[in-house]
Amino acid sequence: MTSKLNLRQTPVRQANVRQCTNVSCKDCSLSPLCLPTALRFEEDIINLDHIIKRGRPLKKGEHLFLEGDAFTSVFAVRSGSLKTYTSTNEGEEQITGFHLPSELVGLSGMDTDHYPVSAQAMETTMVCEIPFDKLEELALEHPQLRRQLMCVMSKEIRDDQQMMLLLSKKNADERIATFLVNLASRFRRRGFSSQSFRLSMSRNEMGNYLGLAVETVSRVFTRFQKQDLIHAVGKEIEILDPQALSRMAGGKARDQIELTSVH
Amino acid sequence: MTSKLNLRQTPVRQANVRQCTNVSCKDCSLSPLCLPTALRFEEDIINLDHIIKRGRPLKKGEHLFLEGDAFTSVFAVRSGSLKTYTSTNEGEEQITGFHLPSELVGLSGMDTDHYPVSAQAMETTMVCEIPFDKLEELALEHPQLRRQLMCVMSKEIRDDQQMMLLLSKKNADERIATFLVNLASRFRRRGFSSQSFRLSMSRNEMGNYLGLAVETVSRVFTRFQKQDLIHAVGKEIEILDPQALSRMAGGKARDQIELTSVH
DNA sequence: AGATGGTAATGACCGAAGTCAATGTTTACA
DNA sequence: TGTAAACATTGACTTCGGTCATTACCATCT
Repeated sequence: MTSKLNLRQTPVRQANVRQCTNVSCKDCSLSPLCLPTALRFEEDIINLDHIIKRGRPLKKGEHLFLEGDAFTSVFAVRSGSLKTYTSTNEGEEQITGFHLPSELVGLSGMDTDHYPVSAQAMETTMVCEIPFDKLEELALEHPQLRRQLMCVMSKEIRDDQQMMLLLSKKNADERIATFLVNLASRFRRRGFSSQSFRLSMSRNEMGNYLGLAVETVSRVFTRFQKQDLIHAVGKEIEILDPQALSRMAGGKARDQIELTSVH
Repeated sequence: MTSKLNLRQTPVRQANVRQCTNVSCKDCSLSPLCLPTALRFEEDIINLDHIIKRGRPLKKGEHLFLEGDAFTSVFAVRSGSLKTYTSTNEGEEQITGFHLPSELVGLSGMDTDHYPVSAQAMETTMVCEIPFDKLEELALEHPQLRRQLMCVMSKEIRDDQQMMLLLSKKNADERIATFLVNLASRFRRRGFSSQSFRLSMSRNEMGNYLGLAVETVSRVFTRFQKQDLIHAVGKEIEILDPQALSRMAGGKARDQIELTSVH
């Protein structure tokens, strides 16, 4: 069917490595987007701090966990980016998500005791590891934190359902437009430019995620450039006409407003 | 892109209707599959009972809630079946799931205060309504119940991701095979035959859900019959060769075993 | 700096599934 | 119980995007 990704590096797991880089949540620039949002008092954030393990950075291609590994922790991306993927019987991989700083990874393993996907670094990446049993303990005393965990999951469900819509109703142009608009708005939330950014994934990974062949991704990119919608040099992307791109993306009006209202 | 469903009946909401049919959770045949699983003591189940509202049955085509409605409750299907769907800008609908007895609907609205999908009865359907604030109160004292809610959500995420895999990697035959195998195994869990059952959705709805045109669904059905994989008369389906169908479905080995081990 | 292997772009061709249209079959409800 | 509307099937034709093949690019790594 679609092409196989064979860039898979030797799967060395890198969880449970406590070391260096002991920035605390309190000082982390991501804390307003991340778990600490749920904790009102400095004291509670310090408690969270104590259970978080900050490992050494993952290098590009290293795995954080593999599909089937025992579920022990959830992870928050601190810097860099991850992808998660499952594989079919025949060994083809299907990327289920790309994860930027402040996003939580691994929660979907909760009810099976095993991660249902593999998580791999797409570039040098730092993560905070949060042992799940400790997180549950902390959540015992913090309804807010409990609620936030549920919220993260319910948001993931909604996003996945939008993805299902994309995969079953949108054509190649609409898929790529949607993808770029979505990335742009995630970058903006994190304080980066939404006009101009660097894609951390290859065309191949993008195609895999969007249900398209690499060649199609390439063709759409060149077409978008001819139409002056974007300007792309390798992985550097500049969005020239966000409104047009948003319109093309179709989907929910909500997302469009989100992108075009601020810049 | 794909065909539009215009069978949408006048959207009359039917939540909050307390009436008749006051079977208690304790006596409900679904309780081992449903929320009460999390509650060990009869007393606690009685508490759950008290917060549940059992409305009058929904008729085919009636809505339980609409996309954008205020999120107030989650619902458990008691009998019949529901579909949930979102719609694109252009008013096309995308079915995001079919829901059988004992399954929970509405949880993905948790973090936005609005349901992100509409839920509609596909046949005469009874549901238990569980006001979310009450459920949260009850969950305060029952870590088990909290855990189960999280589990339901994490299972939904995993299922949605399998659906993404289907939509982006599988061809028409594989999609339909996967769908039938999955339905069969859900029926078996509920004590019904997994060899022979009635589809509650139309070919159109099936196609919509699977990202296929109605015509394709029809053609695959006739092809499967010629190959003696299934026997279909209208909505009545008989699975003649579960192993072959499972093999064709590809996907996770896990699901295949589930279908073929018992019968 | 030069070689090498993964990554990207582009063209030619093909095929699975979509669209359109015509016809047959259920279902619902008056 | 009859009839209209919704649903399902089938065939003919088209199309979008996949596959294959070639060339160009660029990022490491010795």
